[in-house]
Amino acid sequence: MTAEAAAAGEQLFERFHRWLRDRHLPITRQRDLVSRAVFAGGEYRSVEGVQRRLREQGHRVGTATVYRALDLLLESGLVRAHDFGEGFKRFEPLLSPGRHGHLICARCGRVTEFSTERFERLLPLVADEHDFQHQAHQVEIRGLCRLCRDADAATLGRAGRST
Amino acid sequence: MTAEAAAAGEQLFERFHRWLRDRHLPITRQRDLVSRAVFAGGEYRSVEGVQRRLREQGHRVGTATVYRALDLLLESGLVRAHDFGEGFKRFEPLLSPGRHGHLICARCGRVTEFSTERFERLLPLVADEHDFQHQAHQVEIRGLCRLCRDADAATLGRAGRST
DNA sequence: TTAGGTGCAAACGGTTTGCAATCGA
DNA sequence: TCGATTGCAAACCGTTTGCACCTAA
Repeated sequence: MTAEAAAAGEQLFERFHRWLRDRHLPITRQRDLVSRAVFAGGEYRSVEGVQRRLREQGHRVGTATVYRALDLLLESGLVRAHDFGEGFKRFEPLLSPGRHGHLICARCGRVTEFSTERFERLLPLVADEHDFQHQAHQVEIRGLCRLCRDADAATLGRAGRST
Repeated sequence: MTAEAAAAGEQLFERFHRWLRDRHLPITRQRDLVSRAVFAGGEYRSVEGVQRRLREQGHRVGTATVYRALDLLLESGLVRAHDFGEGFKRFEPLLSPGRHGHLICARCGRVTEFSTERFERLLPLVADEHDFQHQAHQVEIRGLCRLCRDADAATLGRAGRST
């Protein structure tokens, strides 16, 4: 799984290189670093998270530069932005666009992916019915993850009261 | 339709009153005004939009108070917050929670509702499969609305070039 | 050589907070 | 009366921008 994730990240990195080259945009040290940080699996990183990771690796990239590199990544379609209600955005590497949705725990904020295979046919159809040309979609479910539910149950058992 | 919308708004307003009373929270002039402004049909208002509407009606409510009233409305479950990528949030009156999704035009930002009836059974199931307790969900489709598509086509016809 | 990128610091804009005055129940 | 709310202004914080300097091609 880790090897797979690394390979996927590497593939995205190369696709980004190609995308830059195709439009004669300079390939800079900073763009390499930021894209690698975003493509490195494990989590959807925030701007601050990208900078933290790079700092840990001994690299220094200015905040504005991170934002500008992310703009390019978004434009290339290799990355998608999310607002999970934390007050900042997180960026998701997009191996295959729009193949999954997100389960978001209302209590702890943990985000889990789920397959949206069952919806992939339906959503473009819905767009069509409303005279929209479908480009992308996003499916989110909010609820309580197992851990938070268990924690709640424990609290209830002890105090006999919810709030 | 307008009469219906007004009736719906009135019902939400009364539900909010009851919700406040039930938890012994003061019913203030400001809470009445803000909730009515949000519940008034037609559009999903932003904080600034709420204030503008109230100002037009000759009322003055502080910004912080609008935010605090909206927090209560969200907590009551009668209102849902959206981030359509405009840099601020919009607030949607929730007559019946989670019965529709949103089509968002990638070009002009127009938001259209669509029925999510076809998904209502499926999504709680998906949550269950991932050990989540389903609370709510949100389905969004991004694409081009009819008008923007036509405008694009016209431009292409004239200039013969896309960007 | 040079168009474009970078980093800094200041500006921005939506949202939150501290606090004295005020209000609903 | 009294705890909660309000409004103002300042603080916050993620993001954007202006500009002098640097760098990929």
